[in-house]
Amino acid sequence: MSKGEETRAAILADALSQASVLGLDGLTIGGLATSLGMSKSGLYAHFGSKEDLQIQVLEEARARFVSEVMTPALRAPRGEPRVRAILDRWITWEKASYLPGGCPFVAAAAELDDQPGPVRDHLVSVQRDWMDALRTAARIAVEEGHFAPELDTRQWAFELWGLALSYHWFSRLLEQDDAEARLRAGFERLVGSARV
Amino acid sequence: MSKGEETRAAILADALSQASVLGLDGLTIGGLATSLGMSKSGLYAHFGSKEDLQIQVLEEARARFVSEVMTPALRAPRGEPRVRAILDRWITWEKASYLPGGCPFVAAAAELDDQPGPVRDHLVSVQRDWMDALRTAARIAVEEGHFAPELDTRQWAFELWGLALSYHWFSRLLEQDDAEARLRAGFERLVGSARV
DNA sequence: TGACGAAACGAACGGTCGTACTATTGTAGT
DNA sequence: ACTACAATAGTACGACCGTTCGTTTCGTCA
Repeated sequence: MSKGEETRAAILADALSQASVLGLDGLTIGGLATSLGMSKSGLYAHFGSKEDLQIQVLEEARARFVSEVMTPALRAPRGEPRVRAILDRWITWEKASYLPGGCPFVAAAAELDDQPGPVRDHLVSVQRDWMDALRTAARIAVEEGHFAPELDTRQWAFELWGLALSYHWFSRLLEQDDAEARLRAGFERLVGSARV
Repeated sequence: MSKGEETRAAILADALSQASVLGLDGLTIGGLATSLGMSKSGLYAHFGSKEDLQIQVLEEARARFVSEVMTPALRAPRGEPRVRAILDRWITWEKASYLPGGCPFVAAAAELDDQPGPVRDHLVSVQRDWMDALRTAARIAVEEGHFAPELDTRQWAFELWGLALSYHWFSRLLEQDDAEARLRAGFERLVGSARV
């Protein structure tokens, strides 16, 4: 890895952490430069614009999400075990030390949902893939006979994601310690009703 | 209502609309002044600081939420009918014309969840009340015999709010038209499992 | 050793932010 | 009609924003 690539990776790592707390819009070139101990222009040279930086941060988040959540979960057996692995991995992801503000997609989504542009477009595409992945996991569980054949897998993904969002909300905003237990309890209810 | 109060109300109305799209942090004194056709300083004189303006906007949102969602729902019969009324009213609220970006609390929550200060404190207090209200509605349904006595009302509120958040996400970010139907389907499943 | 390209720097740009002042207008109450 | 005060306008400020530019440092290879 060349010097430039190293610096670039360091910038993106720091930017991702900051974005999970401040949001993509809360990122500033100057703030990042200070936090990394380099000049604004030196940092800026790695990105053509701030918008480009924001997209790169989303891309960095997506890459990490794949390697930390999706790929490991795919090693679990098809069906319900894999569904459980996804949930476990997602909770680990949300609590990762390099994401002090929790899942950056949750923060970015609320920020960008009504603000059109390339950054939003990129986020939407990432999130569509994520919803598809959840749905596919449920469909495989149907194929394996773990979930009922008549299960509405779209609805199932909608509700699972709702539990995850509620977890984020309760733990981050209301600071309730039982949020994870609530998420897991809801998950069990969701899995239970998918089985019959 | 004096002239000043009128102007103040007009400012807050506009600020609330903007905040539902841009977030509380996206509000700018200059932007509001332009949108209202008045000077920055004339507008600014109504508020001691931007932080004060943000809190006033939250207060305006809370007042409207009470009068548009809570109070009307309280007129419905105790128990399950009232629970249904809350959901219906909340959906109306989320789609209100003066909230072009949807529920401002959802936007503000993601924005402020990791940024301490008086604005966040105010939001947290409002949201705690809201969760209490949801929980109380469920508890009354238990008292009325509509929901099972052993129902965990905190868990119930956690899951209902998750459905609402997922609705916001699917409709605003992914722009899926069936989001409301998904929310209502999830609600029916939630009510159904609360009954037994 | 010398040349070259990548990487980072420092300074400066125009613009917008929140905020602080003073001046002017408008409106009630007498 | 005059006064007193609330409401708004005007202007200026310092700070920080994203961005541009010319220059300097430094590792790599001829």
